[in-house]
Amino acid sequence: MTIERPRGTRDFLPADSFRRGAVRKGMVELLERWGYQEISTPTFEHLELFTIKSGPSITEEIYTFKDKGGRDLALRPELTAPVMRMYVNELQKAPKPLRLHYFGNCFRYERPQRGRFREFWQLGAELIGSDRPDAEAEVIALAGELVGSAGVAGDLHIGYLGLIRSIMRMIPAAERPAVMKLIDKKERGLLAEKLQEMGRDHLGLQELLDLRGRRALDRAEELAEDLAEISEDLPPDEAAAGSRGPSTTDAAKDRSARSDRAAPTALNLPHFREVVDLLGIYGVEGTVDFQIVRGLEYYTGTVFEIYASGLGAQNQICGGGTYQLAGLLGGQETTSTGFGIGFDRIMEIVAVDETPPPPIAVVFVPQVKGEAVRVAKTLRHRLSAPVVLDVMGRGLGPQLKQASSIGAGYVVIVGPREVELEKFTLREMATGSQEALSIDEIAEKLGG
RNA sequence: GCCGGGGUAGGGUAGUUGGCCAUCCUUUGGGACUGUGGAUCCCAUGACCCGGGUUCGAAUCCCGGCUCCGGCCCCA
Repeated sequence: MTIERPRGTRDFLPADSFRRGAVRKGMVELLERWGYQEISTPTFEHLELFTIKSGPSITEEIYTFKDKGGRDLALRPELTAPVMRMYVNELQKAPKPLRLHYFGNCFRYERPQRGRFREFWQLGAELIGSDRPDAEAEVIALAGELVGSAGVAGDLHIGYLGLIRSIMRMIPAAERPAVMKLIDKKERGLLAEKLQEMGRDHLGLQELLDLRGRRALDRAEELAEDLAEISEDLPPDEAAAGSRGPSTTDAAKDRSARSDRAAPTALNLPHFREVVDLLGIYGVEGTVDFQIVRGLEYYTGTVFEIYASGLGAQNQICGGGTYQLAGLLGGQETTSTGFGIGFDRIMEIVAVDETPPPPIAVVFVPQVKGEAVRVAKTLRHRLSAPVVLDVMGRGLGPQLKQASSIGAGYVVIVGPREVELEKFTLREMATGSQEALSIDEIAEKLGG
């Protein structure tokens, strides 16, 4: 009996790790070039951090435990909350704006399926301290470039919650979670029925959801004006003050509970229009899409998602938006824009042709082992390629065989003759050609 | 939590009307070959997901569990 990996976790073999490292490195370089600085937070946090952000029912989907001191802790299920916790704890007085990026493993207790694991990696960035369109456009453009830099064709959708929330104020509070869910699920038929049932099918909601692209903004502005007129004869607090009614799921309960402390969402379409205009200047292609809802209430307006094909049911590779979370976590409120990228999903569709550099093997005749160790030491110091030495007690022939099977490009042969002459034999494995060179000449020839 | 399809050496597989030491390829270690690799040959290591049941006898049939793959729910 062997011990298996826990469900939903993965092992990464050398080739996997190399690919992941190469892709991550490319993304980090880009983030740094945009002025974002890397941070790290703990793998586990107080459970409360996540229940404050996402509601108590989140506990069912995360790994929680009590430590020996009786503290309720949780393996982080995402990184935005920890990053904002760090901000509140130690960076509130840092000069704004703050540009941060991060990469880390996260844990969720869910049924594994394609693109979904119990341990997964998230790469993301947060721009903290600005509520201006400039900040939002920068972050969205950055997300788009990151995905593109990995060679992934992403489909960027940008949404704005302001208008939809204004419409929601015209809908009885008890019905809002259900309506939002239908929007999110893109259940247009059911949504139409629901709105008719409530006598709210004149609000323009359905038309709004179908709007796409350039003209969407003009039409959205008209809808907003119509809405202002309608709202005069439909008291918005009609139902908001009333009882909430039975919610069907815990998630819905959380959602309606959280709406009490919803971030104020002013209906500010010119703001959103500027974000879209700036993105055009950044050269990032995206689709205006008012269907993007991203359930949580701490989002203040602009939200976005990036999808990719070839991933099966879990096709979202990036999600983000502008939010206010510092206040919830006990700090002074500030506005941030950020996103998270599902690194594992990127890895499933990315094409990486980079491979590790071929190693150089120092092969030797046993009686001059000491000299071989010295040669290897010198070469490791001078070259960036891996340099390996036999540790199996093999003879010269088997060592060459081994060098061949690990894909060595060159072999440096060290024997009594070479030691005598202070010239070692450099053998190119592909051709079998050999030449006698000093250690300096070898280092130089191999790119030292 | 739900639905469907799978689990035989490290990887890929044969074998299911129950029946002799579970097949082959590859990988790994050793040898032929203690100063020159890739070929070839020989030897060795290594598996029926776990637990019950039926049976004289189970990789094979039955039940339960675990797990992988795809989907649903959920998706911060």
